[in-house]
Amino acid sequence: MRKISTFDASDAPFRAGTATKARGEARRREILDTAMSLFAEGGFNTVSLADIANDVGITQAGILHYFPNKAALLVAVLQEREARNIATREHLEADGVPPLEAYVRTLEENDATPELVRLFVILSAESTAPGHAGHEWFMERNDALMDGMTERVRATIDERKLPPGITPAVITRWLLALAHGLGAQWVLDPSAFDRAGHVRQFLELLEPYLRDPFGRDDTTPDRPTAEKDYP
Amino acid sequence: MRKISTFDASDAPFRAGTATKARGEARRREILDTAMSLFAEGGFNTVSLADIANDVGITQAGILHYFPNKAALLVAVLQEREARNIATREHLEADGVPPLEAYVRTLEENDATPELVRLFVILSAESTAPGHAGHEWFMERNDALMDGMTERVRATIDERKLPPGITPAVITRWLLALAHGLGAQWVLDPSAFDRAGHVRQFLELLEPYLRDPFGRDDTTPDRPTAEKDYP
DNA sequence: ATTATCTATAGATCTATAGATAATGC
DNA sequence: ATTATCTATAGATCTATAGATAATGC
Repeated sequence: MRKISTFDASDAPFRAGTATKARGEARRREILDTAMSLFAEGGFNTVSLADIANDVGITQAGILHYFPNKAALLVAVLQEREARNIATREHLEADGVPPLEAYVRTLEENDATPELVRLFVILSAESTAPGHAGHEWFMERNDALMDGMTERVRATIDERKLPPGITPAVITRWLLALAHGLGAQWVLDPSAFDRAGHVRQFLELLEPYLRDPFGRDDTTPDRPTAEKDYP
Repeated sequence: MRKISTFDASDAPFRAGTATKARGEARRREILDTAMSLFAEGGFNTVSLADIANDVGITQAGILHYFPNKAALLVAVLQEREARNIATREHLEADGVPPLEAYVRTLEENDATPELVRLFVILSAESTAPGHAGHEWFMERNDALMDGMTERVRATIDERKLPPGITPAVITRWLLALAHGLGAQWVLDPSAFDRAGHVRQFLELLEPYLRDPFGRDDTTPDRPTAEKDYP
């Protein structure tokens, strides 16, 4: 078994039918979507490959044709959804939306799909256990999130205005913790309150410390002048 | 081995040896402690009764002599730890410590036992799933926490000073979400930052809205004048 | 020829029940 | 007599592997 050459259909004379390939891709995506739904409901441990296969309409062994094992399927699901989030945020920022506003809008988008919020709330907690299939992935994600967001906060906040002891890193932790913790409450009852709204209100509390009035004047998307430029 | 006979040694002519009873109580506690440790590590689903029994030094069936089933054991563990937290907080408040300060101190106490934080972080997320053994329990706890804390926040904050849209209920959500979300990050690496400290710093941000300077003057524990008095 | 699926199955677990035995203290 | 445990087991699952068969497109 050779030649995978996953991503370039133009690369070599392929041996298999291209329609077959497309069908395979579609099925793979179908499995990802179904797995995401089920993991979001019950977490990783309580959902079996058979459950997923059943919803897709194939056999449990059929799933293992696309993913080497259950853990790999989980990571693929997480990866895929996270990639969408990152894309959304980068797209917004490319359009000139200030970083923190872009963050809140990403949250808003997620809130439109409670399933998604639930997926991350449940799995990130479950995978706290060192042996869990998603442990490494979430550790890395957390570090990356902290780094990326700290940079954004630093570009937005005027450090000199902050009370002593409060740093951009502290504010970033607050923000991430808030989004996560509100999500944890929210998934229990999405009608109870507005998650993204609560985060937005929290940002209001930070207004005295901003470099320039944030969220007031959307028509003035002048980027904050940070030392480091970011993509 | 002596007489513990928990609370009603005088109540009725008992049929069993009282020392036997005490031994049973001790074993029961031992099971609770062990279960709490293991659930804190791996959550509910990955830990088997056999795992717990093994650590205690008895058989899996032996556990089911004390608890009717695995779900009941979980709830007993949660109940027990929560009761301690509530007791701590009430004790502090009875000593005149202001409500929000008492809350932070309870967090500090929990942080001394990362296992405990982990227990609640993992299980509360895992039990988000409607069928989970701890689902009901966490739903009720969340409501009770929200109610109790909102009352405390209301007694501490001067609502008239708050920016429009921000209510005591919103602040309470922030607080609970913050504690939870920070906990979720913290259990991944307890050395990364100070959880209770971050919550305390957040409370500093609320100072402009307090009825009286909070946390400045510890020697002035005059209770805020709320309409409702609380125990 | 290559990919997509299926059937069958090994090998592990897990929970909860039933019924037996041991230990303890009236 | 009562409580604490144990052994044995039924009945469910679950993951991953092996090998067979069907479908598709060169």
